[in-house]
Amino acid sequence: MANTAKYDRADVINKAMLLFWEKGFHGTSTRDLQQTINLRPGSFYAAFGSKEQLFKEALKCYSQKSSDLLNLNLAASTSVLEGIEGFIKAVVLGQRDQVPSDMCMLVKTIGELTDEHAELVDESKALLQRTEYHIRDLLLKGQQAGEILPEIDCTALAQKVIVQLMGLRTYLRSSNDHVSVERLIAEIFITSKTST
Amino acid sequence: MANTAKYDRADVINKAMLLFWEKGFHGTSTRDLQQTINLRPGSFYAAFGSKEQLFKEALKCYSQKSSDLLNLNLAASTSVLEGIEGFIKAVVLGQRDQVPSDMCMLVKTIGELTDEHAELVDESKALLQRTEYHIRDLLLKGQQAGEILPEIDCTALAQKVIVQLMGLRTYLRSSNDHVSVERLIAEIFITSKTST
DNA sequence: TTTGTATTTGATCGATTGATCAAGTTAAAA
DNA sequence: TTTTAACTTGATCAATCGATCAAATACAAA
Repeated sequence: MANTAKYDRADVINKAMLLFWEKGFHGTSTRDLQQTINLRPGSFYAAFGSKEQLFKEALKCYSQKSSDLLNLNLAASTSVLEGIEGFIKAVVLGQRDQVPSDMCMLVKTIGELTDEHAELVDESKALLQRTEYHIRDLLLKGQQAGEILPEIDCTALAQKVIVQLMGLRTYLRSSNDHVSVERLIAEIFITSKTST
Repeated sequence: MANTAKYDRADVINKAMLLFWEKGFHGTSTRDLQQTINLRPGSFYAAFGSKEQLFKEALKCYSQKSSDLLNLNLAASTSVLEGIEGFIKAVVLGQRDQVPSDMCMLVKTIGELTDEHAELVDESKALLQRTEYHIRDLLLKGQQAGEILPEIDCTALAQKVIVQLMGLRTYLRSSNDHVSVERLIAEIFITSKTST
């Protein structure tokens, strides 16, 4: 052993994530990053190897935060469906000034990057799929609890939820029409809910 | 008068549009562009002024092509609803190898760029809104023709169509699941159609 | 054919990019 | 306290960025 790093790795990755989320991969320079996370080039490259590797860590960090938010909403709700709908509202409508972009960072990434950065695109796709499976499993649990009509295909419903999340966040960024988006969120589960 | 330009401006913009659509604004260098459209820097900047101005022309070109495709589908259909659904299928599922990206260029642009290029973001938003209004007017026409239930709010339905287009194209890029996407397209108008 | 001007060309500008590295600094282990 | 290896720092690298410009070229008008 010898000297020990002065920075908090998790904190640094979180700050980098916020900057990447706002400005995208190409729109963020390594100097931007180094200034934001307060690391000189030597420390930066010793810690992360390359801009691309740090971006990959940022993607994982983003997805983890999203998963945390889902779990938070589930814990605060009495039913699975209410929890998922709370999560959707929080992600699409909430925290407008605490977050650097309306749009999903994973969506922004698969939109921005090409095969030239296949590893980052594939990682984003994988994290999106994991979210879809997570929601599908929750919907199945809700269906077993009698919240969702038994004839509903929860795999298909989970896909619909992901499509809505992608579409609504993008639409809000484009139109800034919160009222309409709120109405469209309320419609998502309307035909799947059991009458209570 | 003197010398006359050797290139076809519309053709050049179209080629630039395809490259921008594939690689994004920051991912496309002026050298990429100049090689693709076969123009040396002098001609390039004389014709378009800047990378940003050419991108703006590319956005308009993209939107025009999209509008043309909608009109094509309307002309080939016996009803408005069938025309719009054909357009959605063509945009989301069709022409996979004739087009540089699954995703909408306007969506990619508002996702990639920030206030630093506000003019391009605003242009993309405006073109998206124009498309939404175009579809709303078509839906109203269809409603008057008895294709759509009279209690349906066509403004809201047009919003839903745009959200679905954004979401489904992004979802297809992420999952490559054509079968599920086709099913989700079929569901869009299911509760609005009159029974025929 | 000559003239005048718009266009084309390739070299080049200064700035910025992602990344490297040697020298200096720090703190745990001996 | 000394040693030693990890970390920090700032200068700097080659490559590429968007953009400019003077010289060469080409064509319509006279």
